[in-house]
Amino acid sequence: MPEGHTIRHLADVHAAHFGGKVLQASSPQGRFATEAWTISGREMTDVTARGKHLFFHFDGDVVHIHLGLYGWFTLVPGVAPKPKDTVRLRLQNDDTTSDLIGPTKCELLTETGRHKIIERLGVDPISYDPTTDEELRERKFHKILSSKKSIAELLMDQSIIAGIGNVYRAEILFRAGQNPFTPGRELMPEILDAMWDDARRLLKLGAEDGMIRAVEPEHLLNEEQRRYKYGQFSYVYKRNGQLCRICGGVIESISLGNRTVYWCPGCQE
DNA sequence: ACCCTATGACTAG
DNA sequence: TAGTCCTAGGGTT
Repeated sequence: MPEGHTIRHLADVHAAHFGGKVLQASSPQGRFATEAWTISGREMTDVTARGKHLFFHFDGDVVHIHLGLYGWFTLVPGVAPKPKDTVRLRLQNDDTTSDLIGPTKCELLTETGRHKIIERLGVDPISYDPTTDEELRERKFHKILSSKKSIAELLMDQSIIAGIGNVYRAEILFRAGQNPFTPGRELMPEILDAMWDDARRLLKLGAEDGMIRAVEPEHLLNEEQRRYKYGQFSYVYKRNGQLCRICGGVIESISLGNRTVYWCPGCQE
């Protein structure tokens, strides 16, 4: 579920339902019980996001959430349903209940704690603002362009670019026609610029509804076009063994680090 | 009942 | 590099 687009989408949704309002917090599963008690009955003063990190603000206190590989939120309108016993955090007010399940991180921090987290993150393609983040972007790009690690590894490094995960990595590299195993220092700077612009576009688009849309409509099969608005399609992600939408060659995959890289040898030489 | 997988990331050695 | 943590769904014994 969760790459940067998901987190931004969840931030927006929570801001819409809970922002500026008093809410009740609880932890049916128990592991966030004392912290939930601390924020319960208070106003959610702000919601912020950076990369894959989500922050709920309650004046000086901050709930920091990272969904990890399979954490997610379920929002339900109306009367609060009985929580599953795995619900780490439940937020509710009169008209909405939000249940958090399976996060890798759910903790109570101060503003200082939040800043420490943000400091170790790279540039965020969604919140990037050239007038304030240009120097950071420049520094991180220099790091990429002088590294001997592969561009596939570098794109997933959250201290360089914050928010890209395994799906966007695969799709952005494909869309740039870039081989994943090229060392950063051998990368064409204009290709990196193109991938960055593409990442900004795609993640913002995905953040609108929390869905990854990396395939151009004209590259979908007829059968897929009919359900485009429901489905998640990819050029290469999890399509190993299938035929490339563009060149018809066979999509490959390989384990790199602890994740799987997918690519088309024909289009990404 | 067990085994595997998954859009993540940390720690120990 | 391996092990660990968080959870559910699907497939196989």
